[in-house]
Amino acid sequence: MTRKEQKEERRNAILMTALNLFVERGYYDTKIADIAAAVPMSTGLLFHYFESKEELLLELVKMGLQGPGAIGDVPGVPPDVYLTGFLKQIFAFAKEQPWVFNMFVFMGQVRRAGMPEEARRLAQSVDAVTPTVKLIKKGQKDGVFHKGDADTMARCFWASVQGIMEQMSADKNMKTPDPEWIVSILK
Amino acid sequence: MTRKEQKEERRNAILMTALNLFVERGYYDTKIADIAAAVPMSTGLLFHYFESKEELLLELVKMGLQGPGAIGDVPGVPPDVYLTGFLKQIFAFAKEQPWVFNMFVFMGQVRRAGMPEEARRLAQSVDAVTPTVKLIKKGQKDGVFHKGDADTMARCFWASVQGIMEQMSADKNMKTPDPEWIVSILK
DNA sequence: GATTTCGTTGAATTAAAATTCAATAAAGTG
DNA sequence: CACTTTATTGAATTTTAATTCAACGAAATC
Repeated sequence: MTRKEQKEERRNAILMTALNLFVERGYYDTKIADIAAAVPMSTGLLFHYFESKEELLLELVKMGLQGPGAIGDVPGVPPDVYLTGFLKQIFAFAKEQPWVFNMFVFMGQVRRAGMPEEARRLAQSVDAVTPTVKLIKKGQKDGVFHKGDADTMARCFWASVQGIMEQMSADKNMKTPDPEWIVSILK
Repeated sequence: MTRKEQKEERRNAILMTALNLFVERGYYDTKIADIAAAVPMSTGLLFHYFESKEELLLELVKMGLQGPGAIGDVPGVPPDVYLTGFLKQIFAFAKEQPWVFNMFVFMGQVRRAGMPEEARRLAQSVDAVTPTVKLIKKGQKDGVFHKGDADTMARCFWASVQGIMEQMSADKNMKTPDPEWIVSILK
């Protein structure tokens, strides 16, 4: 069984390496040879672990799909406090668990452009907007959030978060912003 | 002279077509053949107008460099009002002058990853952060903006704007957000 | 109207990168 | 220890898309 575990670990090493490179340089600028060299292993060997570059990408997207994507209403916690806490945690991951942070950034990138169509479709199958809309409406009823179309506000909020995380990811010496600033988009 | 003007116009048509496609699908997913077909013209002819795909990209970046990138302190106008106005204008462009809007989104994309190195360097040579930092400091002194590291706030603000514009660009049925929401990141 | 120059096309070429493959080493199994 | 299976490499092949090119029609020039 050590053999199988070994293989799993190697697969994982490849995935993590690829995730890093994809986030750093983008999918197309990352060559299979680059990933292999970074793992490190020979280019050919990588195909022993993954069918193709696209399968590798899809595998990453599937991992991302399972992540902590669950935004939800937690009874008793005010919506603004909840969202602030959520962001605080993600930002903390930037240092402690870079892969979680990278995955978050990565998923956002995949949803937009510049990746094979199938990956995009898959990534778009998670929906953070609907639950956020509910949360925003609740916040509006409670008076903690301002008036406005909750759907637009939700998209705007996440787009903003995505933009900021991409910035943090690209610009390593940017300090972590205060989650309150971002949540105040809704206040 | 009509000959030369004709050529200029054709060149411009190619640039605008490419800009659209680059923003929509990304640089690498946009094939020279796609651009040519969309103009429309034959693939070969495109090389009569541009040396290479990269030259075409660089040309677009150069255009973007000249755009309305000038963020500045306008005496008498409070910083928050100024930034709100700026955003209002950009959002208005989304409908009236889609190319201005696309260009804005495009420049942001180029600055990050997934494009040839030289394009990135060129795009990064514009600096919206420094003038914004000044504006933010002024706003802090006047008490219209909250406390905090002005540099981080500026990066955060623009990253947020970039994220929202990319979202609007990808998701055509998203309504235009209220510029006030975004500026409130700083309040 | 002859001649040169420019615009145009689509097929041929080239270049880059993904993918396959034959060969070998290492590890597991009896 | 023989034997089978898996890991590994680097070179050969294939694929894809950029780029070049030879040929031709149209516009400008003389």
